[in-house]
Amino acid sequence: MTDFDESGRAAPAATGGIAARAMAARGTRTPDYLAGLNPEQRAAVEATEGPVLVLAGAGTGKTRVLTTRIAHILNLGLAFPSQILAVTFTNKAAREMKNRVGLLVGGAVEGMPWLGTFHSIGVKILRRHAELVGLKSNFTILDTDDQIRLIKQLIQAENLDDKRWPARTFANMMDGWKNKGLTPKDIPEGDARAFANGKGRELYAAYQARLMALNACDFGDLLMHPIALFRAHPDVLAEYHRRFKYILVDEYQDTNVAQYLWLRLLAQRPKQRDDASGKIGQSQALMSAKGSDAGVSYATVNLCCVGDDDQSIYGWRGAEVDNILRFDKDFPGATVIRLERNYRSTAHILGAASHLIAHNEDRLGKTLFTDAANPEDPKVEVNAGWDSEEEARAIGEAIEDLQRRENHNLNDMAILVRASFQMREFEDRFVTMGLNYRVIGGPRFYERMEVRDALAYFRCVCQPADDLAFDRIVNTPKRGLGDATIRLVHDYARARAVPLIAAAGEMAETEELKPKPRATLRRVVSDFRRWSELLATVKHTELAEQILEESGYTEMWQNDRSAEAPGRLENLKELVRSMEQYESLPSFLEHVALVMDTEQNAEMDAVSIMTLHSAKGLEFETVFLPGWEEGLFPHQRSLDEGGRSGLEEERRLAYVGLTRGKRRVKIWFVSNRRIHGLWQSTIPSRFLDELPEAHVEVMEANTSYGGYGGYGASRWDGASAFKEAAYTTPGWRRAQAANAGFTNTGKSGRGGDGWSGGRSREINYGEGGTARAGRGHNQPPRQGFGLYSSASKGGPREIEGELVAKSVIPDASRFAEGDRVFHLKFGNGTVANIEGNKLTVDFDKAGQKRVLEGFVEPV
DNA sequence: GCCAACCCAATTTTT
DNA sequence: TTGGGTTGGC
Repeated sequence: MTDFDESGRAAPAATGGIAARAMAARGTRTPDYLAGLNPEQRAAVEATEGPVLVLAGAGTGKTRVLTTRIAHILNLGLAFPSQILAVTFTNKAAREMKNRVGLLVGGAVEGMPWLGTFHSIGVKILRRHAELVGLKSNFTILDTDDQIRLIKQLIQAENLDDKRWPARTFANMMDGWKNKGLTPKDIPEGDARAFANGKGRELYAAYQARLMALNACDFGDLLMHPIALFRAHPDVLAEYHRRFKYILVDEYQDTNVAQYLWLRLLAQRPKQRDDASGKIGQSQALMSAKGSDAGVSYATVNLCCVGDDDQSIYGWRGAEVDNILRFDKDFPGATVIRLERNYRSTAHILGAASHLIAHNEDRLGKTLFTDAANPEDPKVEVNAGWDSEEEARAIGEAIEDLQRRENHNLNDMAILVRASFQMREFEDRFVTMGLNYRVIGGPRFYERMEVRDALAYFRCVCQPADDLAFDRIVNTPKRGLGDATIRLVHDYARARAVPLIAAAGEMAETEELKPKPRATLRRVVSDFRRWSELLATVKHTELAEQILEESGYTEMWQNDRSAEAPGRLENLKELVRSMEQYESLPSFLEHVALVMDTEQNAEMDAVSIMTLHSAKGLEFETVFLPGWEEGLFPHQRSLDEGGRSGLEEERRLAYVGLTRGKRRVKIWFVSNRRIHGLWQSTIPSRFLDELPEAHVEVMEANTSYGGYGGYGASRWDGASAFKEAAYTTPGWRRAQAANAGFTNTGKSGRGGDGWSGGRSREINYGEGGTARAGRGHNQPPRQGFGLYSSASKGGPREIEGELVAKSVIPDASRFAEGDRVFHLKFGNGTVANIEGNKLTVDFDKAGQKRVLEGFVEPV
């Protein structure tokens, strides 16, 4: 492309090192790394010049193409590693890409400073030019929590009712604006009016002003500021134009408008140097811009976007499928390459998924295929159940069965749910069964209260102007500094335009406060001062411990007798431990907001339970898809709020779910589900009707569970026998009937007939049943989140590696009857009985439970 | 200033 | 049913 030569002058060949090696490799025969690619993949790798869109269906080797492409560019010596911009959405994806490129090109990845998430690259750019947007380069990055607290303050400062106008709502609105790349002056009048009696715009502006004063950014700003920077400073933009010779984008279907604008500024360059880049200003103009506007013609640098419109499932958080649908209009002359050859799933799974997704209208259209069709492959199963308890039980049994018959690893199985409340039922059931599971998702490590508190302490020490952090912990642990005192400090600080901590320091010397709070405040301030001084001399991990210790924060949790406290202390330890790899407290803090997530515990063999959203990008031998019922999936809210496009996004979610399975997919729906504590009858999801019968087997309801050995091989073999009967099986009919009227003929599966006859929609199971297990307890054991699970790390690991129900080794237990134990979910208790690795424990608060040994700790 | 009794709402989630 | 957040009493 033309302007490429104009700006890119540093020829890689000029220097030694990697590039030299790459140069040397040039001209040899087909490099190894290309050999294993299919023709389409290879085309995508080799089309290095100009705009390229790779439509990569599920399981078609998307990441491979991306990484090989980078390797190819380096290998041909087309660019230095530092001249390639490669963006992903998540840190995980960035990490994986880095690893995989590393495998291909060796140490050269280390020289790829511009491989990262949109946000981390945004930070990098911003730190270099912070002063141009009014920040200092050591700005703080606020997360959602900080953001909300800040907004709340602003709302209150405006004398608005913060209940009528919740900060969270406004944070979401603002998020939406920032996702669209809108500054306060850009937001539509209607939006501005929608909040706080028309004060939306003012609030947004006030919020931004406040962030500037705090020298802080929120996540949205990490995109917004660079966009503003590029627009206002064409020279800076030109510098990046010169730098980036190749741009690669992963998961393009998930980009929002701001990310699109950002990319476009970087990718699209004026053909003539006429400072027109400054004019690429107004987002609206840009949105509709073709290859040229306002008399300036643009050329696109070598931009390669990879994505799959059928897997766009983040519309609700601002992703614009339209970006990918419009690619060839945005970037004229784009090469579009489709990857449709699937290497993951069976023909049945692909058939089912393709047929389903074909019901969507807004799509570019691709059809996955595989060469590896095998008559032995099981069809996609549809199972009916009575209620969600039965669903959990039956899936649990199916899992055990696969394990027993096929030596199936638990690690290769996953249960993918639509909404996280569905997880609990499975957790309860699996705890009872003694089946290892791991929950993926949920609150992240750095979002945990104790971690955030600790970080707030560190922030105060490193950045004494960090008012939000100070605010957070000034009275944590409780020191007797209540609202009244804090408000005085705030007023004082505002009046003199000094940070809170400075204000507190000064006030501690005046008569404005009562003696008690004054003394406390003085103590707090001097603590921070002291810690700040130690920053230079004491090793940061030690200082961190010292801070947590001396502030009384650790003690606070030690004195807390709730079941979560030990886990929290463990998390604090882990936090300090994770600081090791950073040089100092400030450098740790710099990384923490963006990059910190903890690796899950992969050693244990366990079934994964997660939402469909978090399953994107993963694959499993066997996938269970429970809860295919109208209202839940598709979710009622998507339907209500999103209309047809909402439904289409739900359908894509179903598509994502199906395509996670490599060999087996087992779908479930039930007739009764408890929602918000009430039993409601439900009808099967419309998506079930959208599956092609040829690839689906509807299971006989009564045989897929029942507790006596389950279904035999004949069920699989005799699949054709059921073909005609599809959708007319008892389970199906029963479910339909349950919807229409009320049939009590269904086997309840739990021996109870706890609901009476005909009209009530509520079915209340009074007593009995197994679901008691988890009731009344808030935090299920979230195995796999590093830190929570570490609470059970003390015990022998191997125990968790097998299905405990089968491994009855009476003497193997670390416990004896009468031992006191602690369980993350149930708290403290006494061992009443031991059966292999399963313990029966009388919990002090939760009553008697059967639990896995691996889940409890000796006290 | 702190704690316990109410009230309300209730997908999906990354950075 | 659950959890978070607010209110009102001590």
